[in-house]
Amino acid sequence: MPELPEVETIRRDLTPLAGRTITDVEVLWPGAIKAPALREFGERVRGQRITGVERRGKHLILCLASGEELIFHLRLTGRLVLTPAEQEPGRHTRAVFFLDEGEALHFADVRKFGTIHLVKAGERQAVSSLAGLAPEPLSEEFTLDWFRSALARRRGPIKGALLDQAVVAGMGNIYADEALFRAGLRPDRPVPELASAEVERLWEAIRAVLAEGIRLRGTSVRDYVDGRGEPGGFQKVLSVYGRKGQPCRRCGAPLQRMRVAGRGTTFCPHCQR
DNA sequence: AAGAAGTCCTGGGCGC
DNA sequence: TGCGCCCAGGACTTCT
Repeated sequence: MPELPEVETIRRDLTPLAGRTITDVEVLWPGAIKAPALREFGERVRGQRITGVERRGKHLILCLASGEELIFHLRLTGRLVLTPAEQEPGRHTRAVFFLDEGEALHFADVRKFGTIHLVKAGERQAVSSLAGLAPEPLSEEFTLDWFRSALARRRGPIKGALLDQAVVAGMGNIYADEALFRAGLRPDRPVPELASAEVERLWEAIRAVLAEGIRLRGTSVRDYVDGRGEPGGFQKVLSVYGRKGQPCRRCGAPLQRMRVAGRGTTFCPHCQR
């Protein structure tokens, strides 16, 4: 599923869109367009020049010449792939953005959870999943002190805190499990009982797994592909996610699976304490 | 007010 | 081969 490293990979693949014009939009499943109303959406997008491609948390943002922004959230199974304009939409394609120079951007999404918003200049916060987002975890603003203060009001399991976008922007189930393994922490440890050194290890682990995920162009467990339609490489080096019953790469013990904060969670009972 | 539970949605994997 | 059942999960809403 597209988390920060996957969306960042797509962003990098789509940077050539800067300077290009959206000549037409075809919406195949109107439910994907959350705002504004469908007709107005088409009218406001058509003819716009793209000035930049940004990412914030798990959101992919196309900045338009008017100052408006086209904001995509891929949720679980969304894809954004650049194709030749003549490419027929697939079974799960929900919207096609036709571009100049004979190309098109296909938004596909099997489970229909993905969203598209068009917002006016400076109104990013109108998208609820963008309001209250933590600082970017790979930026200098995401300091250890900031992370400590974000955890200070928490009482539940650490895994739940990691999945909260107000604590770690862009974190999802895969990288949360990987970060906890790297930090040697059981996912169900209550936040208040974490020692200072453990929080620091976790802070470091979060940044390390996200950076490694980007370096390997994301994790393709099931649906994810990059902006060119190609799978990523991080699934080859996963320590725990999706490896229930398989031997821990560090100690050889069989990995266990449990439910934490409502999410399937895989961990090593020996290496994670 | 943080956290748990229910909701959305569909394909894939399972048992029989 | 095919049917029904259950699961996966991000983020919003509802309830406690």
